Amino acid sequence: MPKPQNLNLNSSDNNHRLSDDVISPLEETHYVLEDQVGFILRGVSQRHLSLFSRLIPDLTPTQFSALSKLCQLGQASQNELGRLTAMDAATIKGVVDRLKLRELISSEPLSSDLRRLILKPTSAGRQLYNEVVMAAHAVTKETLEPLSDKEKEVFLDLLKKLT
Amino acid sequence: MPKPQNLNLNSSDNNHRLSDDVISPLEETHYVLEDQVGFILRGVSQRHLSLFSRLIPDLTPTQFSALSKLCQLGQASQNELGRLTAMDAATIKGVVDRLKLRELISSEPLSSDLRRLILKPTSAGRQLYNEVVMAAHAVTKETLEPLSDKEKEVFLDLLKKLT
DNA sequence: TGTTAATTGTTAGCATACAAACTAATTTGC
DNA sequence: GCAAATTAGTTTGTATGCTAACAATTAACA
Repeated sequence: MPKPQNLNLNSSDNNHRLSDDVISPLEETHYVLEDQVGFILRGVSQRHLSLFSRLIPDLTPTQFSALSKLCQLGQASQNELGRLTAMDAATIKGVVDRLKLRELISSEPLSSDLRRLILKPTSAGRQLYNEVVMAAHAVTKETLEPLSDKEKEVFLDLLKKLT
Repeated sequence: MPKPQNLNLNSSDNNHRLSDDVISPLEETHYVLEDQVGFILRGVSQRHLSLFSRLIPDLTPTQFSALSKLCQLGQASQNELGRLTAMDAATIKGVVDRLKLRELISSEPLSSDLRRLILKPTSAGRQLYNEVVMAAHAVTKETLEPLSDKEKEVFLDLLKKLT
């Protein structure tokens, strides 16, 4: 009979690293998916996305990011908007295309630099932004709902350090 | 001057909102993108993905999740594997298809339940898993690198609460 | 037994996300 | 003044992730 499996993948009592913890080189490779930050991060992102699409069915998170930035700035070039919303050029292009298709933003070339597209929200875009901005706050609130106020504060501080 | 960070979540000093927080109804709609948990979460996910693909160019995070689970379990049905790796049926199908294409896993119908596909890692799949599992640990480590040990612990605890 | 319900897997469509290759315009460096 | 480098934007390809609709199979139960 093989030794009782003492690997204890879900061990939470790791408060004692004693000699009985001596592990073979092979065991060194133990990988508990559920404990990896990337895996948990993906789960939290899924939950956030689910909340967002329930409370704001008309816009995706990135669409709302772009629209809100544009409404606050008044205007921006496409590339600039991508930088401000942490999207690369290819991604912001797709987002802008879909917002333009729905006539929530408009674009025109900048005469002084013909490479640039100057984007502005349309009145419909500004109206939609004003209509959903409270719901956007609610998304943030509901996402953080499992935490106490103090925990929320600490969590956001730590999360920002990981960007 | 900002308060020094206090990681003690049980602290009774729940620094209350002061009178300078009183805001007008119009200001109520203030939306600071950079302070929204969803936006920061996306940034952290981007950084994690970047680290992952640098340290493990051969597999995506979801592919590695599926492969690792399968290597640890020995076998699983496709739907079951999806549940264990937090992917819905459509998503796990795409991941499994790509792993099968590269012959890292194999599938065969289960005779006792013709709806199910039994998935197993191939020897190449197991070998690749063993080769990259240490790098996977390094991804987690590097992702959390900006935090102190204590902060890592607190952060993961809070993150798990948000799943 | 026979109808219904649940599960499994597939397909299609939309939206991110990134890399790479590309065009075009602008700025620089000599 | 002109070539080179940089910047802006587009396009393509791959991968992820969701929803929704669907077929096939199995399980539940009246």
